[in-house]
Amino acid sequence: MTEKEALQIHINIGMLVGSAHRAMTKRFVQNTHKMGLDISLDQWMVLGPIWKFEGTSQKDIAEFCLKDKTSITRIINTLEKKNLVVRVPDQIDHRIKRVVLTHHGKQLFQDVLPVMEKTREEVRQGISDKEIETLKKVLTRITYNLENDNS
Amino acid sequence: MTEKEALQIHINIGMLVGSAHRAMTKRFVQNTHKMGLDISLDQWMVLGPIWKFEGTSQKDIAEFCLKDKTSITRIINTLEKKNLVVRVPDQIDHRIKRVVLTHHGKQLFQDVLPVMEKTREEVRQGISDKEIETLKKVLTRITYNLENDNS
DNA sequence: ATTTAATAGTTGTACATACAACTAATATGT
DNA sequence: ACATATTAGTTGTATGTACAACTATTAAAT
Repeated sequence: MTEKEALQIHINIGMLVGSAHRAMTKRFVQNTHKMGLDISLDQWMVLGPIWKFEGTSQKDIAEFCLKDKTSITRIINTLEKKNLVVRVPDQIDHRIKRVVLTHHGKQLFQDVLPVMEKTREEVRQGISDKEIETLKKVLTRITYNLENDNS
Repeated sequence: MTEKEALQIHINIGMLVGSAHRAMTKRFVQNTHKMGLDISLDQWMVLGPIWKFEGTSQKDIAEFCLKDKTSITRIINTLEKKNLVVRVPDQIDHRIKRVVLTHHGKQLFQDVLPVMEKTREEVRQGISDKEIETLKKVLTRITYNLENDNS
């Protein structure tokens, strides 16, 4: 069976979403490696809100990324090991840890931006803006359908 | 488009695909558990071609599922531990292992089918057939764009 | 004010994925 | 025929995810 035939048999949405997800993740990492950078798509996704909202809590990062809090804990462990971020305990609420970018983290963020742009273009080849809009709308709806208990 | 807008869009597609994938995986497992069944979405995806093409090789399963061969090795390890499948070395080509369902595996497959259908309905709530078609088309295209070397 | 709830984050376990390196078996080139 | 390449599958390592159980801290209830 050729790869293309396998693709066509993929009428199942779960499989299609999974395959697209794996493919995007893989390509992003490949592209960063080509540029001599070392960061995964998930690490990049977590870096986003840390960049955008200086000193966010891990809880807010989890909500922004739509990821589990345990995933966030482990990704931030990795980012800390790489000296890209640091955890700063909140002075008022001692449960909260505020995550901030290091200088190295800020530098990497800037370096990855063009790689992200390149990957985005590769992903979108042959797909219209209208189709992308529908894709985003439908994926949002699917997540919404399942996040809450709408059984 | 500014760099910031581009960033948003890319993060959004990556995040949305990832979130939808996680949500679907999660709900499928929850639904199987509710029925007293024990199988993950990935295990189910691998079971598909084993059911459909009696005695497929692991390589063909990998192509059908668009998964890495190492993933297939490990998922089949799990399925074998659960006594759902067995590996049978090919009599002619000793490199190939043919994977076949056990009686227990066939039984589970039948039991999971309605759970699959229920999950599919939950996923598709409030989404039109036309939107589903676009979703499938776009996801297939994204995977196609990235599986091959269209850089 | 003291008990009880909820919240933020971590850890253990099981599973899934990618990559690289590896074994064993078959195919190919000359 | 023999050396080399290719193929099928496995293993080691690192990362990411879900769930449950856990600690520590703050909020709420009465």
